[in-house]
Amino acid sequence: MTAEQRPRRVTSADVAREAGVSRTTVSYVLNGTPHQKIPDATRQRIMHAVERLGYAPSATARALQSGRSDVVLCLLPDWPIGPAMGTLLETLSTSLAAEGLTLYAHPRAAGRPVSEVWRSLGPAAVVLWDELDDTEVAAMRAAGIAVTVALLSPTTQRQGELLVPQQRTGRVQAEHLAATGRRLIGYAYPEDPRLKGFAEPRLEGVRTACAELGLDAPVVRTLPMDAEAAADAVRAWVAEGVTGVCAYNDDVALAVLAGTRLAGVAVPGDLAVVGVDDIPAAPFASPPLTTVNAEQGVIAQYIAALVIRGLSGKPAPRRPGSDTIHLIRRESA
Amino acid sequence: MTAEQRPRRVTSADVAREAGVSRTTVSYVLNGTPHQKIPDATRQRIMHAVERLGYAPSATARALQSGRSDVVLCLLPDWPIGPAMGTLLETLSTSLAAEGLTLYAHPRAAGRPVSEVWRSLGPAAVVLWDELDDTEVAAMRAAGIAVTVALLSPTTQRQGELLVPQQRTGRVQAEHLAATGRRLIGYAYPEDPRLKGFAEPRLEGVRTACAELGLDAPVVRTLPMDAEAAADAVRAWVAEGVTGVCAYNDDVALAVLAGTRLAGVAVPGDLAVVGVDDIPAAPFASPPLTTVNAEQGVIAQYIAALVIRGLSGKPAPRRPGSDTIHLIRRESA
DNA sequence: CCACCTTACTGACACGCGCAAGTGAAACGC
DNA sequence: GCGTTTCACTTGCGCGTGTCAGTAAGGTGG
Repeated sequence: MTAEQRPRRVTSADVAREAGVSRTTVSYVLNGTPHQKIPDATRQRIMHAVERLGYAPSATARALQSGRSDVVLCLLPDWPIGPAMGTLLETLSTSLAAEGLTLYAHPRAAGRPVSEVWRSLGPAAVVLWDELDDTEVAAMRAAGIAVTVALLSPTTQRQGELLVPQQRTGRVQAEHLAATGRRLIGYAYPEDPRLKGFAEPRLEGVRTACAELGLDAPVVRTLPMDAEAAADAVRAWVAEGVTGVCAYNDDVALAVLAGTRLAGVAVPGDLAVVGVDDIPAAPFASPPLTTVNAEQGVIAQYIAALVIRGLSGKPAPRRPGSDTIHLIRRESA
Repeated sequence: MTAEQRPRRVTSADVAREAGVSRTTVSYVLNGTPHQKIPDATRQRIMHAVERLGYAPSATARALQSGRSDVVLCLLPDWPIGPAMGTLLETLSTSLAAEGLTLYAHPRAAGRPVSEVWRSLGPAAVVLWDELDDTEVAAMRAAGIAVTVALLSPTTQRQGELLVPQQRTGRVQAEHLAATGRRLIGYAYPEDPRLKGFAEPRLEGVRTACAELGLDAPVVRTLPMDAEAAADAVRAWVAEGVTGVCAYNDDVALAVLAGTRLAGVAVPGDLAVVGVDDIPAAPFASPPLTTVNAEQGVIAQYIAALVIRGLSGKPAPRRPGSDTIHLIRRESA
């Protein structure tokens, strides 16, 4: 409490003093600098000192000196993150780690400007889900951030931006329903307004698929996360002649399923239901939920490639093929 | 491609030159250093220069100079992260942000030592879920990390470690089943070996609750994520006289529910089922799933308090009360 | 004996920033 | 007219690291 308020950091200078050499020599030994003849005797003396003092180099100073920071920041969206996002982050982290990059995710704090966040970290690249405005991008560039990968930007396709194939998921849902003979399909839109950015392109995919297949436009209905309300929606759909429903995701699909049970509607006989994500609960629904799944691994690796190429100044790789989206056929459709 | 390979960072020196003042004056203006009289004329000259050049201070240099980094690192566990973890991170991020701290989560990359991760960031504090060994803690201290909050460490209660009330969730599950007249209860253990650290204390809570209530020890059964296998487990439980099952979490509980459907066992009549987490799918199960929910918000705020107190050198606040765990009663138990 | 090379190091700078201490000029008190 | 205070700044140091450019000691060739 009195003597040592802060335990003072162990620096490479401490190691040098302990080993009786200069700081430079310590640096050479620890970094294995080539073309530098250091005899094993001193080498071991230094390693011992490192061990004894418990020295760990300062990431901060390293980053400052080298100018680059091997840190990739992922700004998480503010909508609830599920298992799909989890595995995506995991794969992304691993892919980047293979290249010596470290991924950090920031769960957005309520009422805090994004600029403050990336400023306090000084990353080499930023991955995010929302669209961001030009001034923000310019500010990042000025702060030394080389690459920004923005997913899900409906408007312009800027440098290094990627549209995660949301439309495709909608398309696959609709095509499956059409293939099983459904002529009029409904869309179960999520209640949470924060999900709009994701829901809109998926719905768009369903719309265009319907148009191409010569079907009527989908009947969109916002679905409250409540079984009774879902039952009302189901009844309304059936009354309108809807025979198949694409849900925004599996959670919404499960709500629809609960609604069919209350409304006494047979699935898939009277109404087929398709979800998105293949959450762990999907196979255990009654009936087991047919769903569309994007291979998070492939997407993550593509994002990683985008970041790595961007950092080395090379052009972006081409987008992954359409085989990243799979239909998982169970019994609900 | 030829002239400016790297766009060279805009520094405060550039701003100073542009505004015709010294770098220090720029620093004073930007940081609003007190007891420093700067006339509005120069102040605005500087702000204009900042604007024009698009200057953003380097987080790295700031951290190096100030010695502290206002960054809190959360090392995510390697088991699949669900919505519960998501909301916890979100609340934690917000709570820390109120104190000027920024939270970053690192999804663990396969086959990468943890030490490399916190080293590349140099955080002020680390929050993690596993237990960590003494040498690792010592290494962190040497690297200047002030606080480490480890959750879920079954053995020793080290400085600033916290046991998220896992046992309590198990206890609440068991007590509810006992209160509804179940005399012999089963425990549905998760298949994924990575979940052991979480599952064991929950099971322990069930065990002690059974013992205290004068019931037989719970019948533990590992539940594969497969409906047929789950049905086998359900049949076996029923044959043994088990009338209530505590599941590790809602996903497992939903598997049990699917098993009961296949096995023709009535829920909750023949077998009651209680989950943990209250995932979005829980209310839509058939029957709607009774589950136990930890208030992630309260836990997150406690962790945040722990970190903040730790950084300011004050002692840890006392643990949150037992009211963070709630039973959400639906129809499955 | 000196030129020359290798070995094993070290000195000093730069990275971008915050801040303690100083400095010249103007204003003020008596 | 001179000492003192206030104003509006600036000079300079240090944070911990990587690395270029030396440099003294020792060996080799002629």
